[in-house]
Amino acid sequence: MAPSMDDKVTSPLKVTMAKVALEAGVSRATASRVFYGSTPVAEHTRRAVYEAAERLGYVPNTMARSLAARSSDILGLLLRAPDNPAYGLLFAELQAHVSAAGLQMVTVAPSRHEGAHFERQALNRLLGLRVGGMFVSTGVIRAEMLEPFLDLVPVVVVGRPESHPDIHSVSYDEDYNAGLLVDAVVAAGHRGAAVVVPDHSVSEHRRGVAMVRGLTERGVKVYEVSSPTFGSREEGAREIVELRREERITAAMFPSDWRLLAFLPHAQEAGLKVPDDLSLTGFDGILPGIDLMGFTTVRIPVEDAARRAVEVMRAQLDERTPPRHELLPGTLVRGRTLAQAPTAR
Amino acid sequence: MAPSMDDKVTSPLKVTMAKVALEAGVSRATASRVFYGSTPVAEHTRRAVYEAAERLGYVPNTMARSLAARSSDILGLLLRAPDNPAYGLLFAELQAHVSAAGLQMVTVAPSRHEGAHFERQALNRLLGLRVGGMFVSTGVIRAEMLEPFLDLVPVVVVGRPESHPDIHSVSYDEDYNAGLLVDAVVAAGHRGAAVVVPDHSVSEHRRGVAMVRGLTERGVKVYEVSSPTFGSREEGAREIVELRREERITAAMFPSDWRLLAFLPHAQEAGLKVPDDLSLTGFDGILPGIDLMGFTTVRIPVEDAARRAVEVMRAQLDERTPPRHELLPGTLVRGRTLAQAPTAR
DNA sequence: ATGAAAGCGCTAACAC
DNA sequence: GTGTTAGCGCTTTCAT
Repeated sequence: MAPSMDDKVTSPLKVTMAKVALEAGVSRATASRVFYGSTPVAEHTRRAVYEAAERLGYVPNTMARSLAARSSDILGLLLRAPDNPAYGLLFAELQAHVSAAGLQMVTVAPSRHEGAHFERQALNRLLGLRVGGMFVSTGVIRAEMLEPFLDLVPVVVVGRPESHPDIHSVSYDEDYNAGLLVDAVVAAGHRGAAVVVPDHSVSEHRRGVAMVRGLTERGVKVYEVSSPTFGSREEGAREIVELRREERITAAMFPSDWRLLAFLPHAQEAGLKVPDDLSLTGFDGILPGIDLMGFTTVRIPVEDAARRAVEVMRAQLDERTPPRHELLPGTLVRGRTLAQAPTAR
Repeated sequence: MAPSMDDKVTSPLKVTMAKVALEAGVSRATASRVFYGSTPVAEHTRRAVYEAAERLGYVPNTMARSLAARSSDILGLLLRAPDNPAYGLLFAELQAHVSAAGLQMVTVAPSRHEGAHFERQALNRLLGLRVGGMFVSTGVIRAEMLEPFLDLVPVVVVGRPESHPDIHSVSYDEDYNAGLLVDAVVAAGHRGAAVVVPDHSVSEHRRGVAMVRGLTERGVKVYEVSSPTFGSREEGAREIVELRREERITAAMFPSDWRLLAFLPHAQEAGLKVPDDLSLTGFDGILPGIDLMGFTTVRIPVEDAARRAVEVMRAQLDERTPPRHELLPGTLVRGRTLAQAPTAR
C-alpha cells in the first residue's frame, strides 16, 4: 500500500466516512454504498474504499447510520436476571443466532433492585436506541407496557408464556415437561410422592402444580410441600424427610434442580440414601455440572427457544405476521436419582 | 390536563423533540435544555415541557442525542461468556452499579463460536455505538486491539488481570485466593495432596499453579494432575482415586467448584467418603446452590470487582487518571468437604 | 431565559 | 456506476 496522503495520527473513532471517501477518491455516497448499499459498485472502486477504510481504521458510526436510515439492524434483548444460569444461557444462545443471522444485538438488564421501575428504565434504554426489534425475557414487564410500541418494533417474548394477542412468544412447555417426569416416576412404581410447590416463582409454581396434577391423575398419593420463603435453607426438607420416615413416600419431586441440590445435604444428614431410600427428581437441567451429578430431571429447551425466537424475529422483520405462541418440549434426563420404588422391587 | 391539540394517535417512538416543543409552545432548543441542558430554564417552562413529553409518550432518541452531542453517556460491556455463572453475576452486578450511578449500559457478547474474529466483531458493535466507556471482560481480546481507542474511550478490564500500562483493570487475586485454600489444607494436617492444573483455562491454570507452589513451599507432597481436555468427564478423576488408594494423598484441590462437582460422582463410585477418606477443595464459590453443597472453596469477589470497576470508570469519565491494576482478595468458605487429615487425627 | 441556525455522520432519492 | 443534496433528531454556540 502506498502511504496515505492523510496519515496524520487521528483516532480511528474520529475517522468519518467522508474521510474514507476522500482517501479513496470517491464521493461519500459511493463509500456508503460500498458498505451497506443495495446499488452495485464497480469492483475496483469497492476495493479502493475498503482499503482506505482499513488503512484509516474506520469504524462506522452506528448512530448516524440508523438515524439517517430511519431504521436499525440492532436488536435489543431485555434480560431479567443475567446471574441466573438459565437466562445466561438464553442470552448466549440468542446472541449466537442473532450474529449468525448477520444482525446485531445489545442487551440491557434492569438494575436488579427489583421493581417495575427499573424494568421500565431498561426498556426505555432499548427504545431510546430505536432498536429494530426486541426480545423480552423478563417476568415483570407487563404486556401493556409494550403495547404502545408494537406497531413499530416487533417484540418476541421468550422463556415466558405470553398470551397477548399481538405479541409473539416462544417458551417452555412446563406442563408437558412436568408430565415427562411424572411418567418416569410412575413407571418406576412409586405410589407415594412429595412435590415441592413454591409460591413465589411463577414457573416453578406452575411446574409444581402440573406435577401434582399429573401424579394424582395416575393414582399416586401426593404430599404437597409448599415452600413459602423463596430460597430459604430448610425449606420443606424436614417435611420430606419426615414423610419418608413415615413411609408415606418413596420419591420427592422438585420444581428446579437447584432445590433438589439444596435437599441433598438434608438427605445425607438424615441418613437417607439416594435413590435407594428415596428417589428424587429435579427440573431445568441447566445448572453447570448438573449432568455430572446424575440428576434425574427435565432439560428445558433453551437452545431451541433461542433458535426459534430468532427465526420468529427475522420473519417479523420482513413482514408482520399474525402472532403465535409457541411452547417447546424439553427432554427427560434419566439420571441416577430416580430408581424403582422399594416396594415394587 | 387539558386535552392536547395534537392528539392524533402517533406511535410514541415517532414523537420527536420538535413535537414536544411544539406541544409545549417552546422552541426545540428549550425543550432540549429541559431534558439534559446545562443552562437554566424557567420553572413553568420546564414543567410545560415535561407535561407535553409525558402526554405524547416521548422517548428521547439516544442516537440523535449522542450524535449531536458528540458524546455518549452509554457504557458498553464486552462480556465473554454469559452462560458462565461467574460472568453472569458480574454482568448483573455491573449493571446494578452503573444504573445506580445514573449511567446506561449495553452489553454485547461474542457469538460464542469462539475465535478472536467474533470478539473483534462484538468490540466493533460497541465502538460503532460510540460508547462513552467500555468494560472488557473477556479473555481473547488482546490489549493491543484496544490500544487505538484508548485515547477516546476509557477502558476498564474486569475479571482478568491486565498489565497494559494504559489500561485500568480490576480483577481477582488468584494467588492470594489459592493461598487461602493452601493454608486451610495445611492447617488440616494434610501431607500429600493432588492438585488439578488445567491447561486451557487461563485463570484455572493460574490457580492450579499457585496451589501447587503454595503446598510445595509448605512441605506438602504434591501430585499435579494435568487436565488436557477441558471439560471432559473422566478428567483426572481416576488418577486422583488411584492416588488415594495408594495412600499418597488425603486431599485433592480443584481450580473450580465445577471440577470438584464433577469429581464427586467418581468419588462415590470408588466408595470414597468425603471428607473422611478424602478432603476436597474447590474454587469460585459462584455456582448457584454451591453453598448448599457445603464445598470448601474460595468465594471470588465478583461484587467487589463490579463495584470497583464502576468506580474506576466514573473517575475516568471525569478525567483520565494514571491506570491502576487492582487485585481483589476472595474469602475462604469453610465447607464440609475439608476435614483433618486421617493420619493427623 | 429563550430562539435561530449550524451541524453531528450517515443514507436515500434523484440526477447524470 | 457515481455524484449531489436533503434531511434523520438532536445539541450547542451565538444572538437577543
